[in-house]
Amino acid sequence: MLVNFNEQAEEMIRHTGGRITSCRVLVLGILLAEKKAISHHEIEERIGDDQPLDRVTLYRILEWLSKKGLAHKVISDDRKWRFRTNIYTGSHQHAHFKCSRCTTVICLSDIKTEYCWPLPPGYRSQEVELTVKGLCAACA
Amino acid sequence: MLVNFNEQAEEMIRHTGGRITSCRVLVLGILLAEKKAISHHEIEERIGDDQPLDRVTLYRILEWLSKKGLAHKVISDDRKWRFRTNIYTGSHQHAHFKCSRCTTVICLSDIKTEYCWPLPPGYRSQEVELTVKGLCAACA
DNA sequence: TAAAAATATGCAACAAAGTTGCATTAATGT
DNA sequence: ACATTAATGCAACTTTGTTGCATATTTTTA
Ligand SMILES: [Mn+2]
Ligand SMILES: [Mn+2]
Ligand SMILES: [Zn+2]
Ligand SMILES: [Zn+2]
Repeated sequence: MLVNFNEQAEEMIRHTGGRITSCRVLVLGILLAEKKAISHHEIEERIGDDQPLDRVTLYRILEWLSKKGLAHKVISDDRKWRFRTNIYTGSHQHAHFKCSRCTTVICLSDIKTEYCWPLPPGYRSQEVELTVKGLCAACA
Repeated sequence: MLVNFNEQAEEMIRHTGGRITSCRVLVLGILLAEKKAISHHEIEERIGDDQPLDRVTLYRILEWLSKKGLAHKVISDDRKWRFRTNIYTGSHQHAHFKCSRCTTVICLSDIKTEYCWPLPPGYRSQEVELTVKGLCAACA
């Protein structure tokens, strides 16, 4: 199963025209295997000690995946970035949910945030961040 | 004018039953004089060197003001907390706007976030964070 | 109004998350 | 296989926020 994710990751990376490196395949493979948005730290946990990957490299890979549209970054109140592959959510803007007990973050792909919010005169909207916080099904 | 803010600050603090200290009055006075949410760093700037105030004390005062309902914390994508007094916005949940050029953050008191967002089965909402990002009137 | 009690403040040291510069290594095109 | 280009690893750093504890300030009480 993980092999399939890695093959898929490799194919996705190839499609961008960027270099196919073992680190990128590893990280994107991990993201593809997840149903939720995961943090830098969680990715490191899943990597384990077999294939050590420098913190900085991981930051750069995640940044690169975001830039290429293969993943997106989710910002949260705990000052941790989380990442989720775009293949399930599309790249449109959507809301997120964060469980205040287990800190799980999921994409609420159905809640699109492109709605035109009323702003003071002269203000222009570019992007919207909407996070619902509460308890997930497992914690409620 | 600043004197008035300080008097008002003192009165607000007295009303909570907490101790009226010069540090608390100073910080709340600064918040009262602001039309936007300001960061820890911005508060320190406004204090200047006359009345030095320890970083840690400032953190604790802002936390205390929030707990007492005199101010609220605004979370943002730059990992900085910003604070705004509650007297203009009320303490209800509302959206915020962050200018992506000058980083100004304002409260959008008219946009209440208590709307019942559709969540997956079993999920429960407690709090909603909604930030519109774009250009403010001065930067647009 | 002076001492006692309760609470706030300052300082030092720390922690977590992310950034930068640069030398080394690996991937790709020829 | 070699040259070129881009990715990686490492060390040092920055920013933002936290913790523990001694000292100072408020408030209460006598
Ligand atoms: Mn998402
Ligand atoms: Mn606000
Ligand atoms: Zn949960
Ligand atoms: Zn602006």
